[in-house]
Amino acid sequence: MRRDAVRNRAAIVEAARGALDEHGGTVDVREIARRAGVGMGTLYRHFPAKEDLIAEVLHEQFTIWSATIRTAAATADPWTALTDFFDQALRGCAKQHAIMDSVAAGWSRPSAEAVVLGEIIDELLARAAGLLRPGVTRDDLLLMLQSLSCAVRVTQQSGRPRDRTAWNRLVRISLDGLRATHSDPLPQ
Amino acid sequence: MRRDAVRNRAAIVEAARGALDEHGGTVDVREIARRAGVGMGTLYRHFPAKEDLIAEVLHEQFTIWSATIRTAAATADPWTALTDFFDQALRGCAKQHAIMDSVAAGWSRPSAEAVVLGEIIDELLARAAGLLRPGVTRDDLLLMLQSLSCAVRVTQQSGRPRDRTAWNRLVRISLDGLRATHSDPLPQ
Amino acid sequence: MRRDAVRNRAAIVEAARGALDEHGGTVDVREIARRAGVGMGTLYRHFPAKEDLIAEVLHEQFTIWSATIRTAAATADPWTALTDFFDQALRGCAKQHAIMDSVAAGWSRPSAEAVVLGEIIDELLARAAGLLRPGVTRDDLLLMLQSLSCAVRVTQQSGRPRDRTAWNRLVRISLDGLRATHSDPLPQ
Amino acid sequence: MRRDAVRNRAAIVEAARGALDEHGGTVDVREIARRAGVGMGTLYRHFPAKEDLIAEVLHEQFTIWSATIRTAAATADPWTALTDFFDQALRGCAKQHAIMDSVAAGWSRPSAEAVVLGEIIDELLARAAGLLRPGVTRDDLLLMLQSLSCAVRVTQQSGRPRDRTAWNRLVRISLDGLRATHSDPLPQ
DNA sequence: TATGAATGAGACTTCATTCAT
DNA sequence: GATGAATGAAGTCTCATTCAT
Repeated sequence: MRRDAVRNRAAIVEAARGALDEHGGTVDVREIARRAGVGMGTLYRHFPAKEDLIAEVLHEQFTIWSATIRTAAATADPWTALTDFFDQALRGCAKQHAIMDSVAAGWSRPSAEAVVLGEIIDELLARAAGLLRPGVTRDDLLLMLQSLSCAVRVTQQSGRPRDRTAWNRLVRISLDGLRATHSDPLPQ
Repeated sequence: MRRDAVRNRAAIVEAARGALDEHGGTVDVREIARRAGVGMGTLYRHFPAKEDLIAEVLHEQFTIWSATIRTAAATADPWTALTDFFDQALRGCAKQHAIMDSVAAGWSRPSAEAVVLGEIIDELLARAAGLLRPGVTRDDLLLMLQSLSCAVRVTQQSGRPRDRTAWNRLVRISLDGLRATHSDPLPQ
Repeated sequence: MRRDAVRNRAAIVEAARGALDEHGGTVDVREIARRAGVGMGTLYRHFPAKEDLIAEVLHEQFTIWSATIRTAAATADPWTALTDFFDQALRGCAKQHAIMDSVAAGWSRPSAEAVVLGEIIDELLARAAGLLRPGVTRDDLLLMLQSLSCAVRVTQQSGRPRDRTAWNRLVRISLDGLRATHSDPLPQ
Repeated sequence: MRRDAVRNRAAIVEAARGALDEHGGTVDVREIARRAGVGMGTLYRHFPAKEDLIAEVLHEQFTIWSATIRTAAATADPWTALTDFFDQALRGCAKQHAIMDSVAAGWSRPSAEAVVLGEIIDELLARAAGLLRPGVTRDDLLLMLQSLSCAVRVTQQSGRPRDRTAWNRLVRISLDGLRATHSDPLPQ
């Protein structure tokens, strides 16, 4: 691939990232092309459909994000690893709202993203085994993450975009609900 | 108001309810008119803009929903009242995904819906005071509800629409996180 | 015809008169029905099409108008009769812009209105014969009237609606151009 | 700008010119697109709103027209300049009825078009000063032009579109009314 | 008979995608 | 390979006219 083609592709993805975050999935592809400084033809050469471009943006974001949270999940203390994991994961969502959608989309038919997340979560579960209430599964944490990402999104809606307190409180509550203190069995 | 007008108005709202739930807010108004068995003019006579129709559907759903959860929140035992409240509220969301959006939309600037919910939650908080960890606020429960409604939505995505186990487990975990057992203060 | 039907018909015509003058020919028939205080069905019972209603309004206005100008044209002094005729005719146009349109519409295929006007003008021409330049015809005066009515309309456009000076000057100029002073033959 | 874009833009304007003249301002934009042989998107790429297209057509017509009448107004003999000016100006109106509307629209709040016309008229007035009755102003001639353009329009209505005699006679009469022969002061 | 709700063709405009330059 | 002009289906909404109540 020629060097300018590479540069164009990167510019398109970056433009799409910003545009998607500002306007959401209904953004006009022309807005993306304009931001990227390329013509429509160039955009469509790289991504045959708008959907493909969106998928690429998500994939890229997910890659960066998953690296971050994998690091956070590697903290020595198992419980801290769990809290750091949620904290970093949700900070990422705060910046790129679309990330979690790809995971959500893969709930019924597991996506590659969900698989990656699942692996990280499995690791966390294994390490924190003794600290958690019995019966907590990978899907529980995956769903909790999705759920909390919505809370992040809600609290970020224009008005007080920097307020992390609200969702931090909810994260604390939710994680406390996972502690071994709670010996009641979860619904099967 | 004439009897056929009443019937048509109801048919339009019902059609809109179904169409909005299936296709989301981008549904074509003609699809709604077709489902309702009326012409475009009839639809626009009752609702001068698409937005008004959507608002009406939400309002109607919210009214039914809030009555249900208010009843659930009136259960004798305070903790059961809390769990019933979440259970009924989320079952409603499971049927009508758009309900919670109106509450979410009112996070920064409180909507009428958010106010109604807030009152119910305040009542629950007052009654369950001794059973809850210190510092739990109305906003904590409101946000938790929003958050969990996303979990419901995710688990309902085409594939296994009837599976309530997944989100029921998450509700249990989250509510357990609210128990007085947890004496750590929440972030301010 | 029943008495209330007569009253309704009159109310419709009056409402249409006002509405047409305010909004022009593109006015919504519902606006007319609302002003008249009747339902659409009643309006359409009396006038099978919007066009018929407009025609009726014009006819009624024309009848009043033609009576006024016929009186003005009967002034003793022939030249004064001519000026009074134009003055009254154009004042009428100032109040009901649509009147002249019906005459204009009948230029190619003479309308009943044009015939009435023609008779008045013929009378004026006969009486003022010696005062006018040779060769002035009925059509000349008819067209002059139409032409000047446009001037009235233009000067009335929102801004300075009461200013009659501008078109009065033009009337004076135009009529002076008809005087016998000008012996040059007109183009045939 | 690409050559085909230029060609399309021109085709659209030309199509609009014809369509506006035939059907008036209520013409369907699709009719214009069809005539121009382009899609709706192309039309809207060049003119973001129907109104913009209409404005462009008027502007273009006015530009051609004003050049023509400016030339006519430059004839050596002052009185001939005046008659040529009216003759050319009204021939233009005969071809494009919408031209004069833009001037009319600017009567209360002077439009760019009215300013251009005013300058030409001022020049004519200055040169013909001695030949005109006292007190004739720019607005008198501007209004006369508007007025006569209506006469042109009326005589052109389907039936005998080529007959210039009728309005030529009226022009002659009106201009004769401007001659210095008439010493009566005009209404102030 | 009067009412006004219902009709539906058609108006303006947008935007994902294709293709001539 | 890049450009951005062109496409046209589809979207929301209006309004002259009809018809059930």
